[in-house]
Amino acid sequence: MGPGKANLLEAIQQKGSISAAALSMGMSYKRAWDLVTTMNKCFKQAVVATSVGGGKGGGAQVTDFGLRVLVQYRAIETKTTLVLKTETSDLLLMLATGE
Amino acid sequence: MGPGKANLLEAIQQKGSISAAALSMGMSYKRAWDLVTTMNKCFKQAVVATSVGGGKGGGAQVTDFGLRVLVQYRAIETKTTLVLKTETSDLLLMLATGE
DNA sequence: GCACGTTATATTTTAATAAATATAGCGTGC
DNA sequence: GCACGCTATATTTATTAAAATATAACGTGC
Repeated sequence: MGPGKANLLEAIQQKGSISAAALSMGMSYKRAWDLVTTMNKCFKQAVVATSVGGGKGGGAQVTDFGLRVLVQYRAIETKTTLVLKTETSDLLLMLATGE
Repeated sequence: MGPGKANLLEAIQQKGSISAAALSMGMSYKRAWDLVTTMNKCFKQAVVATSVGGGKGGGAQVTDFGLRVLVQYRAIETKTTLVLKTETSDLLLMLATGE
């Protein structure tokens, strides 16, 4: 789980399909699909539910469980980046790029 | 900068040469040397000083500056892993591996 | 001046990752 | 029943990263 997967989850939630989400992120459908299946495997429950066929060809939705995962991830992201920002200032001064 | 480079710095400090440090870490000399030059480039000052030739063929030492970088890195590492540990418990429960 | 162990660098192979392409299958609505 | 848009999967190709191999250069001590 990283920023890429989190963003993908949000895009799927917004677009209602894996392919539309992938397109909006400039990502190949296959890559998005791989990421989704990886997530569904890694977590106890599926984070994305897909349906095939039908009027609109099918689609994908973020499950309630997936939404909880996403919320948790964003919370952790916020807190850890905050800590990193405050703690790395000394080291950043030592980097050549920080001149 | 990551755990690998930090460990390498410590090994160099301990062994007095890049090759001995690499050997002790089960790493190729070239890889270790690449990591060292990368670090020396990235930081404002060199973190490792090398000498070629001489009685023992040469050697490498972690500079005072390098030591300061190492200390800072370890401090950040300790604090951030602590935060991560306390903050990820909810998400870990959602992973399939945590069953 | 030659042997030694190390740094320093280039070259080649191999492995892993990502990207691109192609195609099969599905179910609703018309 | 067939067209549509999407999921699902396989196959191939590029790109990138890592590993392995080879070799040059260096300076002290003997």
